[in-house]
Amino acid sequence: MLKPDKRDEILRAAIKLIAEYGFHGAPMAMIAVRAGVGAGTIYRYFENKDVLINELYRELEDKIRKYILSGYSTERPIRERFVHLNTKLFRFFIEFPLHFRYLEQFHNSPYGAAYRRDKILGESDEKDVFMRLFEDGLAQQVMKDLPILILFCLSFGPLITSMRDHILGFISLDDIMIERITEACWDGVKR
Amino acid sequence: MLKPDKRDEILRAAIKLIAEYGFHGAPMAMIAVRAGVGAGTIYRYFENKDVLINELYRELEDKIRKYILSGYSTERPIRERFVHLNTKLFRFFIEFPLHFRYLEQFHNSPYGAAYRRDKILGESDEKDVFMRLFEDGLAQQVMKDLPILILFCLSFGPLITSMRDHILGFISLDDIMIERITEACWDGVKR
Amino acid sequence: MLKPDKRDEILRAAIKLIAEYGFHGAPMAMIAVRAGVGAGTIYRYFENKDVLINELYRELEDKIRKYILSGYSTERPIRERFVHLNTKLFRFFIEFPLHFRYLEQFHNSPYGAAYRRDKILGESDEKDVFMRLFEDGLAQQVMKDLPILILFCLSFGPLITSMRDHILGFISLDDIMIERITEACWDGVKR
Amino acid sequence: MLKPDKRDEILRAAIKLIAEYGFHGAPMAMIAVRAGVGAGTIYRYFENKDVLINELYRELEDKIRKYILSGYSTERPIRERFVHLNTKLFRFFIEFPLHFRYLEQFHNSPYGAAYRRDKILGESDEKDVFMRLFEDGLAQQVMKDLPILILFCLSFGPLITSMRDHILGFISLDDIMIERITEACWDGVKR
DNA sequence: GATGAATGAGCGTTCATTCAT
DNA sequence: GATGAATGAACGCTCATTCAT
Repeated sequence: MLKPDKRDEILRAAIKLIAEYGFHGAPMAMIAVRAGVGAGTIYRYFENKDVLINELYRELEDKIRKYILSGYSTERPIRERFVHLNTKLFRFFIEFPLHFRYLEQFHNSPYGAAYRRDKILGESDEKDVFMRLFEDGLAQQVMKDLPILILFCLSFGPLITSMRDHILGFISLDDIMIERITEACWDGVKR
Repeated sequence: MLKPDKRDEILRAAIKLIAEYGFHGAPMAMIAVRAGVGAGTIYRYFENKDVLINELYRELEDKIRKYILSGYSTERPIRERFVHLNTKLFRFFIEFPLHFRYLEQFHNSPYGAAYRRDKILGESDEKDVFMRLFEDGLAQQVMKDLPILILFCLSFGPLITSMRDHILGFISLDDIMIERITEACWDGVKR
Repeated sequence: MLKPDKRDEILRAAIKLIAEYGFHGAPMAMIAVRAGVGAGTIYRYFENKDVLINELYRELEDKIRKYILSGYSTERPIRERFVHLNTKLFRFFIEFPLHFRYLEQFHNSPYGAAYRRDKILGESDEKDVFMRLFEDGLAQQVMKDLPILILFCLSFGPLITSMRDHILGFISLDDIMIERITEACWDGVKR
Repeated sequence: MLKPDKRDEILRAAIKLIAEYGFHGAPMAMIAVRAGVGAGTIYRYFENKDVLINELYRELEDKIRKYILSGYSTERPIRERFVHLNTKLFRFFIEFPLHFRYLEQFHNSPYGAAYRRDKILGESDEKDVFMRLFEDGLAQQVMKDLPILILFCLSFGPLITSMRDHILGFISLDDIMIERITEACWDGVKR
């Protein structure tokens, strides 16, 4: 039976190397060495490099979802939900900066474009937490009357850019700073 | 003697191909073909692919600076300057979507990190327009009392994320929408 | 204890896959799956792939020998024996086209050359049916005075080439056609 | 400009290595070494290994056609034409045993099956010399009334099998032997 | 100065074989 | 005895770079 341990080691090695050196700067052989497995072993767990990259993304997404959803309730006021999600996202990425880098790599690549296209245009079973938040915000007339995608950009665009600078070491995001950025973003979306 | 025309052709070919296919999806040979020059010729103008990529970035930055600075005056009120820069940036990227894609590729790569590090930490002769704007905004107590880098993120983070969606075709940014996004960002940074 | 059933399953799987996809188009893992055994199990019955390939050939040869020898008697006239062998061979290959394909693959490979060398030049205990037929044909002056190997080629060369075309579906060999080809070959070898 | 010399060297190396070791026993790297070129160079002349293999086959076919057609006239009697083609083929293969081995490898592989299918079923511009010979033979009632493909097998099947044995060193085909085999084949096809 | 044929290191991937279970 | 996960050498192929013309 395929060992989850090994699969995890491969995933961990891949995320680290890809986050650091980019997709084509992280050869399969290097990932294998770092994971402590043979080169061929990776292919027992992932059909090919593309599949590895995509599956890795999906695992990360799941991990994030679980993280930010803990303690989250759609019953709370919009503003509180907004702050919750924003704060949790910041915390997650600060705790796992490699994940952030990986996600950024992914989004800025053909992989990411295709994925995002599927997600936005495709038939999705469950409604996204974020979409839901903005829909509620609009319905309750708490947020500016803008397309949901735009509200999303206003809410999380600064998070993405400031995380970049944090990871590069140009700024340091502590709890206070996170709170203030989140507040500023709220000022941007609130009516 | 090296011909500027040829250099330009190479740069134009590179930007188009890299924006579309990514750094490693755009081989030198392909760039050469598209530029209408021999493969070896590129190396007379650029020491290697890395140099080409970096110089291309610098050219783009210059082009953007010139574009957004036209009609710009540091004598005008902060808010007006803010709107001017934001609007111009949107217009530039909508007019030259390839440039935006290239920039994004660049920022999310070892190239970008190294470059940004040099720029922020290094000794820069001229003060950046944006830095200047935020310094003035702080001095005049018009903007929130936040680090300049954070103000930058709040001001342009949403621009970047919404441009991504615009280029992928998920939203359509017209003048009205640009104005509304810019207003929202202003709400975010203004005191 | 090693089970003959399992050995047979492996052999059956190997012949089918190799006949269809060639030696290097039939990985051991694929053979194992088709045989319903573990990949490592094959190596308990056959030292390695080469051995498997060679033993498979020998099994096939045995099977053919048994098939064509049923009802065969060296007491009958040359011509009748010739027709018997030729016809039986045709029938065998038409019934088991995979066997024919396998044999052809084998003969046209380093395996085949080595094997044939051993057989012709080596010390063989039992005299080959075919050799015996041609020796008798020569002794009785019924066949052309040619080297035995040449008589063999004249007798069975057309069989091989026409079987190829039959299997590929270019011609259809029925009993009448088999008889006529056999007659023609006889015309070729008879004095 | 691509040098025909180099292309020829690659072809020569490929034919030798493939004839000796088979398609998968002759890696591109080995072909490159033997041809005295870099590994990547092969790909400037041939899109990939498959193309190299197919093109090599076509070159060989051309070479054979030219060789056997020299001095050939469709005006001569059937028998003479038959003897001419048969003899020339023998001579060609004896002179170029590697070519024979290569052809056999090719015919016994997916390449060969596909090719033969195209040739027989496809729309061919020029009528094949052999087809033409057998059609004339049938029309003049000189040959047995059999399908053309069968006449072909009767005429050249023995050639193929005896060439195999000649190359392996089991028999030695001199002019006399060639003549006698050809005569025997004629006995097989003639009415 | 310009070329593009030539190069070979390095990539993603396969598969015969091994060995711990 | 049987298994199949693990291995890594070896494959086909790409592409940044060089250099003879």
